[in-house]
Order: sequence, then C-alpha cells, then structure tokens
Amino acid sequence: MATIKDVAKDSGVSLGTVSKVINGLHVREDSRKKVEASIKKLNYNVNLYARSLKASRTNDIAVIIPTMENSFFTLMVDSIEKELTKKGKRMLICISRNDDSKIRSYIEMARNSKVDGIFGVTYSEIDKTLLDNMPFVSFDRHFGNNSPCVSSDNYMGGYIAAQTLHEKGSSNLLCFWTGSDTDSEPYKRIQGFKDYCEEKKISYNVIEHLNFNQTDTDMMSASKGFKSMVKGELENCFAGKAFKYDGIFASSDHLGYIIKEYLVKKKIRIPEDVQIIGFDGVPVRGVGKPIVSSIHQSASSIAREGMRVLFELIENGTAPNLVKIPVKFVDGGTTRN
Amino acid sequence: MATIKDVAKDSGVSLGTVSKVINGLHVREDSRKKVEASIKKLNYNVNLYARSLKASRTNDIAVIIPTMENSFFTLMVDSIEKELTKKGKRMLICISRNDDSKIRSYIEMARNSKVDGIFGVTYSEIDKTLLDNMPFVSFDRHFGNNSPCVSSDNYMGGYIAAQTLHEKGSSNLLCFWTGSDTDSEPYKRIQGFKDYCEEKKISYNVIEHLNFNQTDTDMMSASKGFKSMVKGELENCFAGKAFKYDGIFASSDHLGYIIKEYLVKKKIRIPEDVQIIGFDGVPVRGVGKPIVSSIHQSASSIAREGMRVLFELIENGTAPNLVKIPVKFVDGGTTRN
DNA sequence: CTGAAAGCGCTAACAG
DNA sequence: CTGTTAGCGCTTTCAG
Repeated sequence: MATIKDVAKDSGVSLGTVSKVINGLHVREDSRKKVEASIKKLNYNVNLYARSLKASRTNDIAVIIPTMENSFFTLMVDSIEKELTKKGKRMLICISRNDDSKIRSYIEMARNSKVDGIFGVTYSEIDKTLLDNMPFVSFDRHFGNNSPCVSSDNYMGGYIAAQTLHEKGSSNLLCFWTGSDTDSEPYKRIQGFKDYCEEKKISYNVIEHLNFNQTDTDMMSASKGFKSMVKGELENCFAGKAFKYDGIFASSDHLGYIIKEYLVKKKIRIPEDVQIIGFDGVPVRGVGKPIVSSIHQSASSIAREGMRVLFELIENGTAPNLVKIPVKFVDGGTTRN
Repeated sequence: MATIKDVAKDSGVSLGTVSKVINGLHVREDSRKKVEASIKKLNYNVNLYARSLKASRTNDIAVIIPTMENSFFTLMVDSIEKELTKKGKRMLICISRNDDSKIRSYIEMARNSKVDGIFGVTYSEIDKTLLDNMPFVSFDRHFGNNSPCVSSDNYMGGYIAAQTLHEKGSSNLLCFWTGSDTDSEPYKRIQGFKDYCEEKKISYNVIEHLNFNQTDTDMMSASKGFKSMVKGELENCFAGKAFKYDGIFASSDHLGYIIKEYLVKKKIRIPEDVQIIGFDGVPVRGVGKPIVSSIHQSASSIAREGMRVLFELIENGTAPNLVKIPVKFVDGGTTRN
C-alpha cells in the first residue's frame, strides 16, 4: 500500500505538497499534475485512520437503531446511507436490540473512535454526560443537552387519522395506544386524535396501554402477552354481538393488523363494519401497500432532515431543537374508498 | 478525552505498561490494579484510530449489500451485526444500489481504511486485483482469488420445490426463472427442479428470462417491464380458458406474488387450481408468513457461516471455497395442506 | 517485568 | 507556493 511518502518521492515534491493536493488546497499547477500522476500510478489512497488520528475528525457517522426487523428503520437506514454517501462519509451501524448497556457502550466507543456524530433511534434513557460534546440527533425522543430531535408531525397524524375515519363514514371512534413513554413525540398523536373528535363533536374513546414498548410489536410477530392484552381489551368493546366502535386508530400498523385479525375472527367485516388506521404506513415488499391503512411517516424525509440537522450540529455546534416532518394518509385496505 | 499518557501519568507507571494492561498482556498484579483504577477514574478508552494506524488491523468489517428494501438482506445484516458484536468488531455498511462504480470505490476505500475484511452481496463483477490481499467472502457468487462463497443449497431448493408441489398434488409443473447470471449458485435451483421432475417422470417446463436482474424485483414494486414480461409469458400458458400448469416454482417470492396476482385476476384459484412456490421465504413483518409459499433460505445461518468463514480467512489467510446452507419449505398460503 | 523510544501515515503550522 | 517538522495516540521492539 502506497503512502503519502511514496507519492512525494515518486513525484519529486515534498510531503506537505502532496497533502495539499490531496486536500484540495492550492498548489502550483504543474506540481499538482505531477502529484496526481503519481497518485494514480502508485494507486495511492489516503489512510483514513492516520488522517482521523491527526485531524480528529473521521467522516464516520454512527447510526443506532433498535432493530432491523422493522422495515421503517431499514428504510431510514437506507436513506441515511444515501445522504452520507453524498457527503463522502461512512456509516457505522449499531443495532441496540433494546439493550441499554449496548447503547451505552456503543456511544462510549463512538466517542473514543471519534465518530463525527450519532443519529440515534432509541427508547432507552441515555446518560446526558455521555452525550456531552458528541453531536447527537435523535428520532422521536428528546435528550436535552441541545441534542436536536427529528420527528414526524405526530399531532397531525392523530388528527388526520380521526378525520379520515370520520370522512370515510365512521362516527364512533377508538384510539388504541400502546407505548411506554408518555413524554415522547409520538404520544402527541393521541392529542391530535382527541382534538379532531372534540372539534367535530364525534364520540370517541381512548385505550392506553403504557406497559408495552416497541419490543412487543417490532418483531416478526407480537409477543404472547401483547396479543392477549389486545384480545382482552377488544372483548370489552362488545355490547352483545355488536362491536361498539366503527373506526379505530391504532398506534402502529402492527397493532392495527392484530386488531383486524381479531375482529375478522369475530365475523366483523373490515372495512365495511369497522375501519382501521395504523401508523407508519410502510409498504410490504413486493405488495406495495402497508398491511393496514395507515398514517405514513416518511423514513426518507426523516433521514434527510436528520442528517441535515446533524451536519449543522457538527459544523456549528448548534441546531434547531425539534424538526417536524409532515405525514399523510395511505390506503391499506382497512378503510373504505 | 484522556489518552494513554494521562493514564500512565496518573497511575505512575510507564506508557508501555499501560498499553500492556489494555491489551491483556502480563504485568505485575499491583501495576495492573493501579492502571485499571486510573482508567476508570479518567474514563479512559482507547482511540481506535490510533490503534488501527499502528497495528494495521481495525476490527472493522465492511458489509456490502445491494439494497435495504429487501427484508432478506436486512435480516442478514441484522445477524451479521450480532456476530460482529460478539467478537467486539464494528460493522460498516455499504449499500451498493447495483452501482458498480460505487462498489469499486467502496472496496478501494475499505482497503485503504484497512477494514479487516469484507462480506459482500453483489451481482456486479469485481476487479480481481481489488480483492488482492483483502479478505472477501461473498454470498451466492464466486469471485475467484480464493474468495470463499457462502450460499444456500440452491440445488436442493429447486428439488424440494418440485417435490413439494408434486406431493401436494400438482403434476404439471412450471419453473419460472428470472435472473441475469447463469454461472451463479442460485442458477442451480433450476437443475434441482429439473432433476426431481425427471426422476419422478413429471411433466414440466422451464421459462427462463435472463434479461432481468435483481433490480427489477428487489424494490417495493416490480418495474413495469418486468410485470409486462410476466404477463406476456403467462398468457402463452393458456390453452383456451385453461391454464396449462397446476404448479409453479418461481425464482423469487416477489415473482411468485406477481404470478399469483395475475392468475387470480384470470379467475384461477390459488392454491386450489394452481400451487405456487417462491424462493426466500422471508416472513412479512407483523404477519409472520411470507407473501407466497416458499423455499426458505436462512439469512441468519448465512450470516453466521459467512462471518465464521471470513474470520477464518482473516486469521489463516485461507478458508473453504464454498459453504452451503440448508433450505426448507415454508407455507405462505399458495400451496395446499 | 518495566520504561524508553521509534514510528504507523497523516495534517498543519511555520519558515523560507 | 513549497519544504520541513512536530506531533495525533498508540503498539512494539529493545534494553535494563
């Protein structure tokens, strides 16, 4: 492997000059030509580790996601990679699997390896001191320490869900919420949902289950406890043979799907009798539609904005505290036309 | 950020001793104690870049995949990350998006950044010289240069597909193949399919379309050209109102799904009239089953074996040339019980 | 077993 | 505009 020294020797200029050429600084035209020729000839490339060591910047960005079994996150990773490539940066991935200690140790490692910044999707608490001096942008959660948060417009999501159910003919709405933290951005969906119902004087109800976190719904199939919880709640929504609601807003597509499966088993027709709207709206691969009608949050927009904010933070040391991304309704067969 | 020097100063031993402690080499018990105390006190961690620069090994592994929009690959990445974490290694991801030049430049970068090895899923040709001295393990493709290949047992996959269709009552089989390279491991599926049919004297036919590559089926929805090609082929399989086959083995789940959609539109019942088996068998998230019945290849086994082979290659400079992973049939509703 | 010292490949300051 | 030089933080000889 050729080094900068070899290039210098080969092209007959000094080490510093070569460095300048590599880094696009000004040198005399013919020096540049010679250096470039040698670079090509020796098939030279910078050693990123040496550069990083010296310059204490690495062009590496770490991305932390909870799982790869959720298409929403993988779509996000995909878009992040696109943005990073554009900027000539590398992407390191950490899959936290909801393991707090793994996140902790990963961030520590990231600090020491001097990645330039971290984009994190995490539902764990993070020790603020860990984040000191480490540019950190998060999705959906606030971590103080001037760490910006990028998030969908969750409030509008809830609002649009209620509105869509209503406009498509439902008048007795249920919001079924599962999720652990009530201080997060996603929790605002409930308020949006409520506000629309109040505005339009629509009858509604909210079921909140705060004991279930992402883990229960992110994986291939719901945990047993999750499923039986859903079943239990829905059983209570029957008045005799009749289901009390004709429109349901679920906190995730997956939950929406479980609800649908349960109701279908109970001979309730979807969407004729009951309409269901979930959240995320990730198309099933090869099918092109989500598993239920949904409020779609754009993984690519989130990634793009997330990176924009992260770069801003890295360069200026400061960035907007919250960036909201618009959402929209998408059909998935569980709502009427 | 504390450095090794700070630790040496704080603990009153020399730099070299600290280094030994960090790297688990033998030092006197009380020296080790002192050093460890200082490390904790100063919250010291090794600077990976400095280490890599000096030691010319990085503990970074690069993974190249074509896309993140295919669950099979993301599952694989997920498992790879698991294996890497176990070994204390980091994972760099490159999404090639079927762009040859991107792969090329990525491998070059990987060489210069001295990643310890590369695991690559790629359908492009790769310049052999690029791979010189770079431990490289690939999935499904051979790249010579003693680069090992990890692959599902594709031959058996085709064999099992034919067998399953047959045993579940089909006797007039079609193998519908799309894919560009005929010298790859996956191409062996066709032979397996044929061999079963020959053995059992079952009537069969094979449609091969070599002009379509991964890109046409990997994305959220098939390309227009792909869909119309499928439609055209299937139209030729009708004898009047009747479809000529009662069992189809498709080269991917996605293709199987497109075939299914088309036949359903033609009022053919699936699986009553025609059974369909695809390949990959990745469960749809939240649903738990693949979009069609399928020959399942295990992303996690592939990842595990891939990493095992890669580490072997890194450590010994040599490893087995081909590693085959077993496959199995999974139900996805397009075959009878 | 420990400490001193060389140097990995590079950047950035400085003097020329 | 160019060459020289001092390290970045670490590992690894090599004496002691």
